[in-house]
Amino acid sequence: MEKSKQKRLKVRGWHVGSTSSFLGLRPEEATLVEMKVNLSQALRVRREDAGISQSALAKRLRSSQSRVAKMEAADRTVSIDLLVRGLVMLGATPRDIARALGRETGAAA
Amino acid sequence: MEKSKQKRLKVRGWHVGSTSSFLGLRPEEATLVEMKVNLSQALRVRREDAGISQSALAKRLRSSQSRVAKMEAADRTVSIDLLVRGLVMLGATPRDIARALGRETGAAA
DNA sequence: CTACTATATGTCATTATTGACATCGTAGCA
DNA sequence: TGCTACGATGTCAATAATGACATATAGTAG
Repeated sequence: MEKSKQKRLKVRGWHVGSTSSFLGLRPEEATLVEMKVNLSQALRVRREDAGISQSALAKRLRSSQSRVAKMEAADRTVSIDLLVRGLVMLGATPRDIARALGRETGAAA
Repeated sequence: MEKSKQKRLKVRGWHVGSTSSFLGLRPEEATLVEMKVNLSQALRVRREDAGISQSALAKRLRSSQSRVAKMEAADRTVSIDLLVRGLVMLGATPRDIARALGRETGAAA
């Protein structure tokens, strides 16, 4: 457990407990989920740093508040594309996104 | 054989000449295209380094040769998700993908 | 309490992505 | 020459992602 930057994730629809180690979750899939979670966290941090609501970001993205909420929850129905688009709309550069992507996810080293 | 690293890109469907600077291509969209192109290049390099054909990769991805060709051509109908999945299937780690994503495209400064 | 704001979650019609297929060009080889 | 493998590109039915909507919960004022 940790709390430095919090890791309380639910990852809706994918049912990940401690990242991977779940029946039917191939290592490749675990990697993909991990990246999505990293991006979704980066999105939330950026949005909050920007001081805007989910609704406000949704407007910029021509999307809806509910979808932004799902994005930040790393819902299985949101694509990496959408997360990246959201980050870019919040001013993230490819470099910023790369940094978020590669972030280590606490789990086993 | 091949000629190692090249940049002869067409970017089907998006009609990018020198990355951005094209009417109707917003800076955010240019950023997205740039990232897709970077990923598609990384995919081709990885596949060739692995010494397998597009068909062989397609099989691993449960996709088709034609789609892999489009992936490597950064076709507008291929998602970042698909490119990332392809890279992961070729053994790329989130870190590898992050490196490819942030790569500078050299173009105009 | 009510009212308002922000966020979460389920559903669904519309839209975008995908795999599969056909076809074409090229290169190597016998 | 034909034959084979590899790759590129167009099309399209099937599938997946998306935006919009309804609704729910929690916090904060008044």
